Amino acid sequence: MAHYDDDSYNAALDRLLLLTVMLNDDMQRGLATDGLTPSRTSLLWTLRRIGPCPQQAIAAAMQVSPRTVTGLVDGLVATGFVTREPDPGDRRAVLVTFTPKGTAAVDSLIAQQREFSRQLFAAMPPERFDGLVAGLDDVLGTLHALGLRSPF
Amino acid sequence: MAHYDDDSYNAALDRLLLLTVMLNDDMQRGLATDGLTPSRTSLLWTLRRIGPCPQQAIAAAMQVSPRTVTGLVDGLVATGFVTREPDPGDRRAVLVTFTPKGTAAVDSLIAQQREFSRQLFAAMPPERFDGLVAGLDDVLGTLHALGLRSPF
DNA sequence: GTACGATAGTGAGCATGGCTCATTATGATG
DNA sequence: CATCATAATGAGCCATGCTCACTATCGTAC
Repeated sequence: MAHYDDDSYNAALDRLLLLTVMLNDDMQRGLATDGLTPSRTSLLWTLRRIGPCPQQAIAAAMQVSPRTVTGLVDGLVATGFVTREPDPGDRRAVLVTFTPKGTAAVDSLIAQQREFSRQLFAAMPPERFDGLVAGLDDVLGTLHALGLRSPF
Repeated sequence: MAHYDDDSYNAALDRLLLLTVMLNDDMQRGLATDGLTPSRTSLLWTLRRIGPCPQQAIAAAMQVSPRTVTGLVDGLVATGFVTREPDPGDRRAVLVTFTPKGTAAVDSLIAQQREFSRQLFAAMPPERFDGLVAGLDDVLGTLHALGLRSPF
């Protein structure tokens, strides 16, 4: 059947990749207004998920080297989003901990994301929305089957 | 109606962002095996679109500074993907030009992308595929209406 | 035809974010 | 206690982004 050939698949992937680029660019612009970089934001996000913890744990969760986490935490400490607290159970380790500013920043990111999702989807016909979600789930499942693992 | 509220919008955006991250990571891994970085690949891709041209034109097309293009071209020249040819009409300028290796690399990227799109979509029920594409187009249109511009 | 402003590219220098390897301090265990 | 493992960081590399200053060249106006 003419409509489900390589060209249509390719066109669909092009759309997906274009969306990828545009969403990334937009997020990055938004973060910059909060004084955050993508990597530092990723660390804050991880920290929110796994709680105050030594840098090793953050490195494992983010799948980067411990040395990289040292640098990111340096930046976040300098800009006031987190602090390094002593780990009461291990004097080698530090516990990376949110400051009030850090907590507020993450809360704000969550709120912005909710608002953005509303802008993206609220005006979409329910049927189309369901079709989009079903398609995305299918693709995510296929990626999983291809061996790509979610970073979370 | 209970199913089309903020939570479902948010869940859909989460899926989209997850897909974004996974596709980016996968692409980057693939490029690394070709000896390319994302930025250098982006330059090759741009060069393919606009043809041999001075670095200024590449900078404008990629929306980065001319100085950044100097660095990217330095890398691509060192790894043999492009050459700097004299511009016959302007002795200040250079024409960034594909080597055979560069042309082959871009062709290979296109082939890989087609193959990947096949893997993603060939097994998907046509109805779901259509629903996905319709949803993606809707989102892209909404982004456009929100003022986000495609980088191309 | 020359003098001057605009343009193409790059050097210098900075920030960020990856990495490895070496080092220090501490923990844990035999 | 000695030894090995682990947490963090210093040193130093590469890539990518930026600005600012500089050179070479272009084009134009005079």
